[in-house]
Amino acid sequence: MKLKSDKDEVTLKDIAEVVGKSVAAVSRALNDYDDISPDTRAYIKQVAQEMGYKPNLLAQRLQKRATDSLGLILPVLSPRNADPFFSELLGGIANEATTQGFDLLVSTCTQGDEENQAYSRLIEGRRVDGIIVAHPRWHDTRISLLTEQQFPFIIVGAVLPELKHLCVTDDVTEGATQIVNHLIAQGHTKIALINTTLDLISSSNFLAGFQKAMLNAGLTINQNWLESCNTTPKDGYQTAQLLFSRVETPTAIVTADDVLALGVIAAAHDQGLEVGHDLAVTGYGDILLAEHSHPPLTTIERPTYTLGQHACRLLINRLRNQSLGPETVLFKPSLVIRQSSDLALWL
Amino acid sequence: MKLKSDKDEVTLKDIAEVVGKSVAAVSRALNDYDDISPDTRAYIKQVAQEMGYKPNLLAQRLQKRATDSLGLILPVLSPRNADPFFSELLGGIANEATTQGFDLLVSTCTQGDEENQAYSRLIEGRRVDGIIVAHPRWHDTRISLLTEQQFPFIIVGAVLPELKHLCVTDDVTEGATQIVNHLIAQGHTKIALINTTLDLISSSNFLAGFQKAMLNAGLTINQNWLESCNTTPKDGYQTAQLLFSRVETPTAIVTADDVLALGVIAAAHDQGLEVGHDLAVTGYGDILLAEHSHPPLTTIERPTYTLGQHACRLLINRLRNQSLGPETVLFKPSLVIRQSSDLALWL
DNA sequence: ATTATAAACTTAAAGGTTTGAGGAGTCAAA
DNA sequence: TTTGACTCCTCAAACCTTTAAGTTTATAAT
Repeated sequence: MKLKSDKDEVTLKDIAEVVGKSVAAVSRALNDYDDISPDTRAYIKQVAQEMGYKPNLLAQRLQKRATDSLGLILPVLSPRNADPFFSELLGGIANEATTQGFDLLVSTCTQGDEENQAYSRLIEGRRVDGIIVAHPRWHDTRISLLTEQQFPFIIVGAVLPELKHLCVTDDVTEGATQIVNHLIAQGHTKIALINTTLDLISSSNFLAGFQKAMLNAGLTINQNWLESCNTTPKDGYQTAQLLFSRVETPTAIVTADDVLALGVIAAAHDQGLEVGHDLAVTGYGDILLAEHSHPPLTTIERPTYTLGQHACRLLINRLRNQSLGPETVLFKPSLVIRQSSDLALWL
Repeated sequence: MKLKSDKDEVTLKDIAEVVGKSVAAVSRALNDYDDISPDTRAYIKQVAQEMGYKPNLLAQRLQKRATDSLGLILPVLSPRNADPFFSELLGGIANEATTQGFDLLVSTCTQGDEENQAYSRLIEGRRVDGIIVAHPRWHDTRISLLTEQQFPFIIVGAVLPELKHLCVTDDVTEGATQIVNHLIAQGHTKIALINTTLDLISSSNFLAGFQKAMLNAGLTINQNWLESCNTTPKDGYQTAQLLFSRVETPTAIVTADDVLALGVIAAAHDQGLEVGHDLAVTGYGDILLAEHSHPPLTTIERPTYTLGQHACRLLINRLRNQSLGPETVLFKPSLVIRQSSDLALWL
């Protein structure tokens, strides 16, 4: 026999009745106000503990007009699409959010109208206090919307040219340069690029890094060898086939994404090319499979999980302390050389 | 110039003042109660619209003592681990949740103590109305906890033996049987199995299907060829190496997961084996990369996205309508035959 | 003329917490 | 004896919405 049914939650009022004090006193005691005597405070805390009191978050949130939640909207190219970047980013964000006592609200949308609706839903419903925007684009309507509404947000995956926002990213330009320099050091001169879709700011960064390294080495960039596509194996496969159909073909293909690169490798195999020997292929991101593809993929290690953690932390800091100005965190990329681009490693 | 600053939200009270009615009348009008005259109702709705009224979700939720949120906790083996199954499942869940007006709250945890903490956090904080549990295990403490607390939940990825819970899954046993039958039809008799970790209920199901097909064909199961590991490429790689080191080696390796299978393929390559020719390898799940691995991977197509959708829908139905009893949804798997197991497809 | 009925509202409480303002009591200094 | 200060509380409003119960006014029935 229980005093309270399992379903009835203990409230401040219940505690107040037991200890014979006002609800306010109980609240203040539990929140460590110093205008409650130490004895009473200890007693109240003990009773609260014994009664199994858990504050009602909804009431607290209504009171302080904050949701203690962050929003993340995942872009969905197709139902079957599952970009490891987002899962890993999500991991970092979710972990940090929990640490900071925040909830993470995730929703999905396809690009286009649905995307703006998804953002409006979060903002207008005041479902979250801040939003994390991944992979910003040129003329990004999400960012316009958030800026217009003066809604707190942080960008992951590129630094906006205006420099007036919170941004966390790895240095994609630098990463691209490192990759290309590595290929040049391997003796390659005929280097192709398969970039991610050009609306992404990061794709421009990647291109910039690519160009910089090529020009620096005095190499010309063949416009027939510049392509871009979505980050799926299939797209990588098809775009590689396109390159193979050119009259002149490259000896190395630089890609801006690992998943895409795995598609390129598959295409090369089907073309009868031995990757790492006849053709060098590189990726970006160092997903788990990069190490265990055939051959293992040369790529740039991107601290995706850490990116998520930092983005989350920075955004929460911003929410807690209005005074902070724009801030940018840039992670240095590191090159991971594997057989797909290195003859010396090839047996 | 605006009447209200951007930051001040319009409340029922504001509308009430403008239309000269009580707050209750406004609330009732907006909620289509029929004890408000049609004229007034229309007028109030129009004013609300013009003033840009958006109901305060926190207040609504406090009022009706429900969060309109679902919880999903992602297991994290390592920061770098990103299981496509979960991303895809997440997609289906998130999509359906939004459709139904629910929010999806995601958090992460490593297995063990942290996991129970994560679930307690959701339950005790009443952060969500229901929880989706993926990949149930034997003696699953998550399920004990939820059952004890009488908290609504649904299980994805297996049907519990007790049959008293909501469950949505694909028929893993059937899938395993199909795979093995296919290999047997290809002439294989020396078939090894690399299962997922044995604490998962689905791994038992997979094993059951495997055994059934083997026994049915009169084949003996070699205990030296039964292994299990985590679903990462590295684990698959290492476990395959283990199999290759046996005195007698199989001609086919069945695995219970695509990602794991890709690791097996890499190991086979490094061993000098031509997958699809010298060795058949099969996976489970039909992730995007399965079609573009080298060689393309024979696998079972799992409707992961749909699994998520259905789980979400069923759980919400349960929350809305207490009367429903236990329910189980089982999806039939379908075999996708590719070069990794079929000589006829091999050139 | 009285009573019942219905329409169109309003009032007030409830949901649980936080917090500024204020009050009662004690003690000490002037 | 007043004044002030201090300690330890309580009151009541506020956050915003929903809803059970009640009120007013008009209309119809008896």
